[in-house]
Amino acid sequence: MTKQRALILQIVRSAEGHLTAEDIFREAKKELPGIALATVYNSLNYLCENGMIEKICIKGQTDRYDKMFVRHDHRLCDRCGAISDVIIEGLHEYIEKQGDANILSYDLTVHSLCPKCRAAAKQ
Amino acid sequence: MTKQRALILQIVRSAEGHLTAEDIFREAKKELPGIALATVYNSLNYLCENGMIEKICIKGQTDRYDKMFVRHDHRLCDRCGAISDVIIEGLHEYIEKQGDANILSYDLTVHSLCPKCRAAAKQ
DNA sequence: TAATATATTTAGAACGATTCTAAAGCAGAA
DNA sequence: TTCTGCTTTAGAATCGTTCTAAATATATTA
Repeated sequence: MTKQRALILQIVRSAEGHLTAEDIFREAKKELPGIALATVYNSLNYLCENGMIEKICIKGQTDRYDKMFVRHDHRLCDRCGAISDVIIEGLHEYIEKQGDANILSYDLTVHSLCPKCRAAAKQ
Repeated sequence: MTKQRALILQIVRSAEGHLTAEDIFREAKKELPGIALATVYNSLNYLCENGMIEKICIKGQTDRYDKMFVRHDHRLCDRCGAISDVIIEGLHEYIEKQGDANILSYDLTVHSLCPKCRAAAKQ
């Protein structure tokens, strides 16, 4: 765990939302001005492989990174693009029962409207 | 619906598996040797927007395209990378009930081992 | 401590997938 | 026909990400 990796982990963990590699790079340079973008990618891959953070991949969007405290999925607002976390209880078992008994894991993105956009759409 | 678009739709519809743009380009050139890769991408986008085919996006992989007969999700073999279709009855309602009452749609990729790899893993 | 081996970082080039651009072509409407 | 507006083509450009090679840092052994 080098100081670059520690910094990047801390940035992801303390972030409000879900950051892109570029966001993290920009943030990291404030602390370590000489850090290279490649190091950000290397570190993010390292942290993912070691289960310390999670990569979020959404159709047509740049990948983002998320702290990994509890297993959860993501909700994408189809209107404004906001990404939020969503927990769906018992989904693993449900998929196992209804779709594939041998499931190892799953990636889910739920599309909906965030409260703000839902309100706006009602006007 | 130009002859290029019709050809590309037919290629996607008659394909065994799930093709990448490059696969489709290669196939299309057999019929229309002068077709451009950009046309393949344009046509695929057009066909997607009009609900005639579907784009499959899986973490870290090139996008693929799928005929759209019934609503279904995809299963990725974590060992050999094979992609197959999976139907999970009542999933929309399940997510609505357990996770988000305002769901519009969802993208799901189930990770598992295909029968071949499951057999091989048992050895 | 010095010498060696291993891993990480840096900087920038390279890459792959996809989109953009500008020119040319085509189809339908006036 | 001529005009208008899509579509196609070819190739350049773009974006996000990975690779490369050299430099640096860290750990290991003598």
